[in-house]
Amino acid sequence: MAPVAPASSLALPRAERVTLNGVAYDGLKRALLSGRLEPGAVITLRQLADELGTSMMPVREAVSRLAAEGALAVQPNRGIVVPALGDGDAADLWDLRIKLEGDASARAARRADTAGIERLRALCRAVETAAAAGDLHRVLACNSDFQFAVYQAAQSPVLLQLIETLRMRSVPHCTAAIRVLLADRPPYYARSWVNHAALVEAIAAGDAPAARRLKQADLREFRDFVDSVRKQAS
Amino acid sequence: MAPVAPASSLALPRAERVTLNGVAYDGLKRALLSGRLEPGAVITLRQLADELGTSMMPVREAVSRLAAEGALAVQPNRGIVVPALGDGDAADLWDLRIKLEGDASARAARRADTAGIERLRALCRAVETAAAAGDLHRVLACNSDFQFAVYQAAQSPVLLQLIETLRMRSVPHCTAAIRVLLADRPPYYARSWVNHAALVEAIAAGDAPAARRLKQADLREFRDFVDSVRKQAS
DNA sequence: TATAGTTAGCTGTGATCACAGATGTCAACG
DNA sequence: CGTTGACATCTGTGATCACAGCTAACTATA
Repeated sequence: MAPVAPASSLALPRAERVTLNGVAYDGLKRALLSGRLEPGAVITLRQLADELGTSMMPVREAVSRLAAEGALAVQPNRGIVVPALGDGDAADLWDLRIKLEGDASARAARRADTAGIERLRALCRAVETAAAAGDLHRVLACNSDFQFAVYQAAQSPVLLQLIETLRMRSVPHCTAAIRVLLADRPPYYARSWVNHAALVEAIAAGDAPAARRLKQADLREFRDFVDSVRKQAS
Repeated sequence: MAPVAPASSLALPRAERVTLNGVAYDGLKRALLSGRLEPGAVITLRQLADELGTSMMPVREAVSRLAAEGALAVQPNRGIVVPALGDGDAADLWDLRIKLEGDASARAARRADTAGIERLRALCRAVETAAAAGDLHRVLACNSDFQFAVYQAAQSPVLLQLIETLRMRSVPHCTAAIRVLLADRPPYYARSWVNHAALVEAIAAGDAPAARRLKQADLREFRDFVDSVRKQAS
């Protein structure tokens, strides 16, 4: 027993050690989720290791982890590649994303606390101001943050992890369409930002069915846009 | 160009190289899915490496992969542990399992081919004969094979992978209850096998809603059994 | 005897080296 | 000129070694 009472119990946050392995994993994960890696892009363990300034070892484990989740594919003696999705896999991914991200939105409406809702409102405003300024790159970044904030508000780590896994596989499949979005600025997509505001209000009001419906409609619209761009390109 | 036509195109199955890394991964995965590893069990990289007769390296990557999926947890200098689920995570896992495994069952009813249905019937009979013989260990093994055969019949690799991930985290949480099942043989669980037959018939008939309903009822029953055993133990 | 300080033995993490296999280049041969 | 062969190069895979950190047992002290 300590002779004195623990100094206000301190509540120190676990002091989690940073590991190069984890740094490499997070970096690759962010690159995938933000659309910086396109399907077919080949990368190399040694190249990534040089980029991080470490040896090949931490990168290996990070790549192995991503490969286990299907986000990357290692080809025995030919490098690491971001897998291109077949039509079947792409459809499956969209179906599951629509289902699970809809679930997460509905769940957020049921379980979000006031801090989470405030955070959502702030991120929603950030998206709107970026859109007003015409900075589409920042719109996309804030938009991604906003969406994950919704899923975090659902307070289900398991569900959040599944959504991240699905997105890591799905986002590269959408990069070509996003590039078209940045270049041509089709008029339809401006509506998406007002959809976000409606989603936030549904969550704040605790209206789970509306939150699910709004998120799923948004996702289906985006899916159709991606598919139309891909069809046009082929 | 080859001087002769490719001999009936061969369709060689990619000649996939076996890698010690993959062997270790599959072994650990099977151990988790079959319930041979319980929460709190600590294992060691060197111990696993000795068991496989290899160096520590392949085991490291396999463990990293499982850790990325949440099936194992590495503690910096204290070994690898099968994580014990908190109440919240356990409830989340059950909800997602009920949802996704129900989806997969419904999808199997829609997309199963005759070969898949025949395989399901055979595995269902295998469960019944094992149950008639009183060999509960074999019942559990055949039961697991049967369930995964259903999910494979859904013909969605993405969905199958998600279900495997969820199960790897969920099964260790159920081992204590399964041990009770093997020892006490409570009467209720005999009904589960006839439920299986009904599920197969629903799939064969293409009745997706019925397939979903049967699978979800089965899972909820099992969840309640596991929870009752855990509550009784504490 | 009880407690604090120390040390020895584990652990995972990271680096470095060695190796088999696939690829693409280039020269020699038809 | 077209084809085939060998070779240099680069890939991931696996092994071995070195190291920092945490545990737990042990010892010396009050």
